[in-house]
Amino acid sequence: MKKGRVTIKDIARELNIAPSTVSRALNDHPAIKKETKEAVKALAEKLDYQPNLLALNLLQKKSNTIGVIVPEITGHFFSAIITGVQDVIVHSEYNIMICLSNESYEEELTIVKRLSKIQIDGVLVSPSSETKNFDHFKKLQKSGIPIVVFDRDCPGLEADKVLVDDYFGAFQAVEYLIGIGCNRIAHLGGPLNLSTTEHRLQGYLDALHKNKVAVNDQYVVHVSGFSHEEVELATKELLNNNELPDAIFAYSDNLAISAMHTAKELGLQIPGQISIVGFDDEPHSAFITPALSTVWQPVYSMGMLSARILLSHLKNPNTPPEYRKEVFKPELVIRASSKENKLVSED
Amino acid sequence: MKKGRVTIKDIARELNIAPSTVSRALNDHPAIKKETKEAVKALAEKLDYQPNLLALNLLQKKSNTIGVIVPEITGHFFSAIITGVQDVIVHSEYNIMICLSNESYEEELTIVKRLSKIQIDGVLVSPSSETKNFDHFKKLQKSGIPIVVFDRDCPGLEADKVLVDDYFGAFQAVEYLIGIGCNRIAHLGGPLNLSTTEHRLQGYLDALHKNKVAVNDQYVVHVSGFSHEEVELATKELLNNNELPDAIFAYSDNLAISAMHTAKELGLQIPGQISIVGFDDEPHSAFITPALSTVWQPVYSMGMLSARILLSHLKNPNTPPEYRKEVFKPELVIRASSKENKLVSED
DNA sequence: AAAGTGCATGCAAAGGTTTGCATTGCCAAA
DNA sequence: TTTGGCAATGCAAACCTTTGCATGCACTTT
Repeated sequence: MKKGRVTIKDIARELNIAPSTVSRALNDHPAIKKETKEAVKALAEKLDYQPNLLALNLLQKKSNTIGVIVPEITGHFFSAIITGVQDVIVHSEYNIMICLSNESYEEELTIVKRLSKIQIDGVLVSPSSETKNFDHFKKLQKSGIPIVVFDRDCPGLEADKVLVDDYFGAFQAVEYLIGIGCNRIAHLGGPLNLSTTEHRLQGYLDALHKNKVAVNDQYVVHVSGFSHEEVELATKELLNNNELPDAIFAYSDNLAISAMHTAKELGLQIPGQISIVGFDDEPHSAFITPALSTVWQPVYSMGMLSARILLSHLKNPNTPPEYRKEVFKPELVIRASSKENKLVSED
Repeated sequence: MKKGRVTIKDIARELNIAPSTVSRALNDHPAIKKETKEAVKALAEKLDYQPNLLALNLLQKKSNTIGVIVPEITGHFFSAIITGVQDVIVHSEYNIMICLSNESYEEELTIVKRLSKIQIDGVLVSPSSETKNFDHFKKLQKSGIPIVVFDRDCPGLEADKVLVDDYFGAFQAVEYLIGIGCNRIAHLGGPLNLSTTEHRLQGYLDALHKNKVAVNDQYVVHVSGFSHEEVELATKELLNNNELPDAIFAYSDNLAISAMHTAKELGLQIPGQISIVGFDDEPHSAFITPALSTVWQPVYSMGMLSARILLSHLKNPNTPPEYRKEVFKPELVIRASSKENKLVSED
């Protein structure tokens, strides 16, 4: 018995053969005699030999690990994406390292440095809401690490992208609100540098334009973070307009729910006086009262696809930089927080 | 310019000194002359030298990574714990690898094998609801890997534990229900092998005993998984009793919300006809209607403490096996889903 | 001048595995 | 018998860093 764990050398010594032969036998190298292979494998089994991946990593200059950078995981959205990623990666030889930026650019930088140090093999990323500059990701790419961006786009970064057609989702939602008779539709927008914020805003604006509903600047407010206080403040700003909006299209379900709460506190009837539509379709959105109308996104599938794309790059490291861009279609889900009751009070 | 990334040898060659000197200079070894250190550091900076952690891992026989095994992350509970863990670990030199068992014993085994292969340095674990046998964790410990168990206990496993006083929480909740006049209190219990299930059940039973409320076996049902269908079925079983319960104490908020939904579908008034109390205080529980009474747990702190305990073991690897057991006190949060309206209908 | 002291640095091994090339032994063809 | 070829295995380098011990040098002390 030796001290530490069993190595390939231990097996070699025991069998009076060279370590290289053991290695080849274990890996079913064709130049090794059948009996040798069997003997080696039997002894390896008996000694409970575990290959030392650390040594392999050094040799191959790769960590067999992929990093996933997300802003947070306490909401359903990113945790569901991660679950999708995990369910794909778990069937590969890769390990997965989840990193939280906490919506902070600084922390995102630190994470990227760390991942680069441990020689990460690939990265899945959804940038923080503070991130405007993507040079840290470009630097990763330059050192040969493939990157797949999901949900929140990084404009100017050439990489694989798995996105949602936020514009389409927002357009649908707002056109639906117009269709049920709303004409003072406010938008509670997300943090301004996010691509998702921008696209949802644009969808909102275009839906208004197309349907000849006047755009009122006072009906558009953006939060810069996701804390309850901030959202409450922004909502009050919307609701303190001299002309009360008759609908709020919110950037996300969480914003919508916060807004709903605030509206209730101000004594407003939902959807009687004001309709509310969110975005994300978080599971609990169906359970609040009134149940929240929202825009559903195929989160789990997005996670799986992102992971698959990254894996395919890792299998073929020499492929030219031909990036995929996959855009999922979201779907409007109508529930009780919005209601066709304005047509009457219209005229 | 060389091909790959800059190594310590490149710096040594450039400066006509030995690699070992470079290493020592970079690590501020006292035996190195000041000027040498400065020269080395300057060049390292200029060449953007990144130490190769893979080589270090091999040398030290450790991966500088700790594993976190959780059953799922789509709920708030585990994702908040993980956030706490992460916020502590991020300030250490360790990386963190999050693994999802999906409440499956099989997958948990696979994860443990994987972690062992990559020479993980320490593990934080909350076992799956299927896990009855903890030998896989014991095996890890035998190979010198410290384990900290959190939330869900592993009875028979000697390790550090960061738990919640589930018994106390359940006792408080049920005694409160009795206090507001309920005397047909049902329990919608969790999966049977979980320590949390057991302790919450015991708290429920003892609260009834202490207050001389009759225990009715038909009022206790356990789910074996957390799918909505299963919970619905279990709830219906409870509500189909010839004597309708006047309260349900549920194992978790998610179960409570599912049950609430089912009860509503059956036309029951909450809390008019039946009070409901959950466990966990998920953030959305405050937003559903009626807002859910529940038992709050200091999740984020639990995550942080678990991580700190593990780190302290990693700093002092030679400490004797003296395990800590930290038990957090949960707190009853009373909201609208339970109401003091039974005293009238009592007599 | 010889011996002693201490500082600054170099040498080489170690960690476990893979892999290109070399080597050995054996049999068949010339 | 020599040569060629093949099958099976061994050798040694490589991946990069750290670290115990040795070395070299200059200066002080006797």
